[in-house]
Amino acid sequence: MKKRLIIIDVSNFIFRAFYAIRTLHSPDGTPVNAVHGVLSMFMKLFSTYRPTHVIVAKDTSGGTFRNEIYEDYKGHRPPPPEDLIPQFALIQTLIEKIGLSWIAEDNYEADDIMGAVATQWKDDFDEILIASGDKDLMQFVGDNVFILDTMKDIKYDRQAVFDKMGVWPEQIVDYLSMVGDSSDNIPGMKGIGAKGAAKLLDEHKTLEACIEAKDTFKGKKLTNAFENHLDDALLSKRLVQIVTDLSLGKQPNSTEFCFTPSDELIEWLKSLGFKSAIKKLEDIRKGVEEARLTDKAQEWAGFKEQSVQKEIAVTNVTEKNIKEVLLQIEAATGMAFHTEYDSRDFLTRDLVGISVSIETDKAFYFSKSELKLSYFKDLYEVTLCDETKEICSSHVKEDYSFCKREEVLFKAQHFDVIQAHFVLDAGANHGFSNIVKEYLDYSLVELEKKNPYLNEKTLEEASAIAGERAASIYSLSSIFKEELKAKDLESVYYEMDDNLFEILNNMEYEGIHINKDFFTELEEELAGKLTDIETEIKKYCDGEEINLNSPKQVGQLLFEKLELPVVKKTKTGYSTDAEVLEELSSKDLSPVPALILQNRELSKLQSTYVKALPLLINEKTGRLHTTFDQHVAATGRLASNNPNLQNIPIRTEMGRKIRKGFMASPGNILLACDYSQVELRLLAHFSEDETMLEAFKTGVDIHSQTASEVMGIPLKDVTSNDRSKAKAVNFGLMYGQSSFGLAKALRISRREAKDYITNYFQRFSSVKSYLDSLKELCEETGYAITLNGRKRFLPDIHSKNRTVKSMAERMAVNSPIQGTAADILKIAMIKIDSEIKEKGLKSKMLLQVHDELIFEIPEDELSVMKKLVVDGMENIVELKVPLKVDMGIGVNWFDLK
DNA sequence: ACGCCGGCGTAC
DNA sequence: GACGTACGCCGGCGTA
Repeated sequence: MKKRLIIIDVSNFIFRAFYAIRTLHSPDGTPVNAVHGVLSMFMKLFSTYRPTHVIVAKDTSGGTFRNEIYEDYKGHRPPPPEDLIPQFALIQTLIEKIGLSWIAEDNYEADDIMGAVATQWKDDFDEILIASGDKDLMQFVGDNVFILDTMKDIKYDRQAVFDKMGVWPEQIVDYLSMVGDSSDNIPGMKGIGAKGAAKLLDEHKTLEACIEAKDTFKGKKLTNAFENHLDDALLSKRLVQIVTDLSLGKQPNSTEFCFTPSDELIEWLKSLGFKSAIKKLEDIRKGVEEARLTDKAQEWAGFKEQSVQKEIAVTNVTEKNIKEVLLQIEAATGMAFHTEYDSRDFLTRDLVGISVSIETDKAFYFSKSELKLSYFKDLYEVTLCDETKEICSSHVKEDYSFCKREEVLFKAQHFDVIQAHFVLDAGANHGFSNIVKEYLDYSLVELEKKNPYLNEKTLEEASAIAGERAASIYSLSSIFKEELKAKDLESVYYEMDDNLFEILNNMEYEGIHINKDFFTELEEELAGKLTDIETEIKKYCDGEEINLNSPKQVGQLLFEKLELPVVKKTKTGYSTDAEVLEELSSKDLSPVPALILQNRELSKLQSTYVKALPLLINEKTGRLHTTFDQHVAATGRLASNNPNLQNIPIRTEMGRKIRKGFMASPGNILLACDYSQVELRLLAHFSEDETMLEAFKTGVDIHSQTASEVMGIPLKDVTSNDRSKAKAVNFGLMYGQSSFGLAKALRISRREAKDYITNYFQRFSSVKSYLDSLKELCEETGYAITLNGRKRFLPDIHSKNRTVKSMAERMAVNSPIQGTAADILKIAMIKIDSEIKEKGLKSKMLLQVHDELIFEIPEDELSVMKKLVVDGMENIVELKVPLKVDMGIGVNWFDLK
């Protein structure tokens, strides 16, 4: 039997695990995310590479000889995050309970241990794999020594090292001495980068040879580097050089390893609250026992031969087994139910197949082309149509859409795993494949982005793909339900989001009537104006062509040809944004900036709205159907796309015109109701600021009131300029704006802006303390929370990086306000929808724009709907201020009065 | 040809 | 670095 040793860089594992997994706590509240991550990394490593021997290399807790050489060595590294500290000891326990050998040596780093093992034991093993992300260790790669990048599943041999780094393993030390390594604070030679070093080493082979040949070097940077930074290179070399002759105190054979999870290990993991990992371990244990029984233990290195991931058994449903399968499904109360279509058009697409899972790692696949329609009806009867059943899905809203079109009554309970994942951690990536990988450690078959449908696949492929999805949904649903309970997020999921799927589908399905001719006319009008502006601008181009949509070309015109002063820069060149153009145009140096501004406004309208919207009108309905997403905006807001109907222009006169094209269909009228100043009202409610509360109770204009208070002038003397400044302060507050930001927004000095803010907080001191308390609360709990208990985890609040932390602080301030507003409107939508149903009205909810709802109403329902909607929105939650709703009606979205 | 990213601009 | 949440257009550039 071949002997394969894996050397594990456990510190490297710990940090990666800690940052990869957001939050996880044991029942007693100890953070255990890194423990969980390290355990699954171990399991994956052992199952993929099947080692016969394993050694864990640990860093010493004290300093090392490198600090004596160079006190700044790793000097810029912050201490480990607070949540990680208790986990070091837990991971040591984990290592011991798994039965892994480990080595730590005073005064040396894990790198040295790994280097020493790889060098000294090279001949004791057929193969040595070093599992670490550290580039430094690439110097040991040789005939039977390899580096494993476990994140990317890459095994580096000599050639791979060369391809990645541009130098061979024996040149790595010299290479790093020249390039440096920012993660370890190794200086390297200033002026020499990755490419330069690789080139030099290719030519001269070693650093010493480079030094010898330095007089022949050309180029300022290079000669300067070898003139002035040689010491840095030599110091770096001493730091990078790994010690390989330290005494290891262990024999190669003592690291022998066969992974048979002990009861003790499993008990211990249970006490930490682990579940899915335990299941996997138990499977492993079973596998090992089976292997022993079949007397194949010799072939085992702890794991099965090649199966890297578990198998999901998919049964293709046929005429023959359908009766039996339906009986099984009928007997199940909870199940995963997954539909696959052949396109995204909700009205014309065909079903390709349905997969159902009623037990772990197993699924049925019902192919549309293989089975008679009546069997599908039978399937619906025992699934969607049965109110005693629970359907777990990855897209409940689409399931509603499907049922609506097929006239199937969706009466079952439902559970959406994507939405649940969103509620559990709004900021995470909610891609289904990602979630499956993270929670089930299973890699789904990826579909092409361009054509993610199964209609062109073979039956085998389709059933495998749909089957593994249903099986994954099945496993995820139980994990997420428990986690919702554990994190006290059940009511957020069940009372808000889960109730909204049907409503959102109905809104999408309904669409909104569009006056296509209006858009055609507007397009021509805009095209004319754009041509005029372009002609005018071209007068300043010396006859050269220019694409005004290219910021690069506009920059060249303004700052090179016309030699206007550069106001600010972007990563790639001159900035030409509206702020810059306004600044330039106010200086009266050239008419061009103002013309570009005009062009920008109109071309934006033309391309994003006037041209784009008519193309999205559905052929069958003649209406525009947006899609609302509930799992995109981290605060809990909805997001609209395809098209986005939440950013239709209103601010400028020309832009606002676009709204004339959105109409009520004949015999109907549009009703729009929006909350007046919800977010500021929420700020007043949360902060309990008396002045603000009073203003909202008496109904005085809040911005004028603010101006009066902050500037110390009577309300009647507040000018519109004063008011708009106060308005900017009010809004800025809720976004955590700084004096710098306010100054920029108001084009006033920073000093002035600071005074405004100081005065504001003096006058509204409870607002100040409320906003501060939000940051503190987030520091303590790790999340921001809305009135209704929606949480947004913000681990960056503990970051040592000031910029990153400040960003998290602003989110901590904004999320409860924006999120509560979003929650309130969601709840109002649910209530209003149920009242419309209850009263049997024909009015339809069409759109939601964050603080506004738009309905299409038969004229005879107008008075009842006005009352129903306004009451529904205003009396949805008891606050210390009244919620006020403004209302407008009209035949189009422009004329709402 | 296609996909990704940066710059920019629209909404609340 | 500096104002939160989104979507989407276009040009430009890298890769197929």
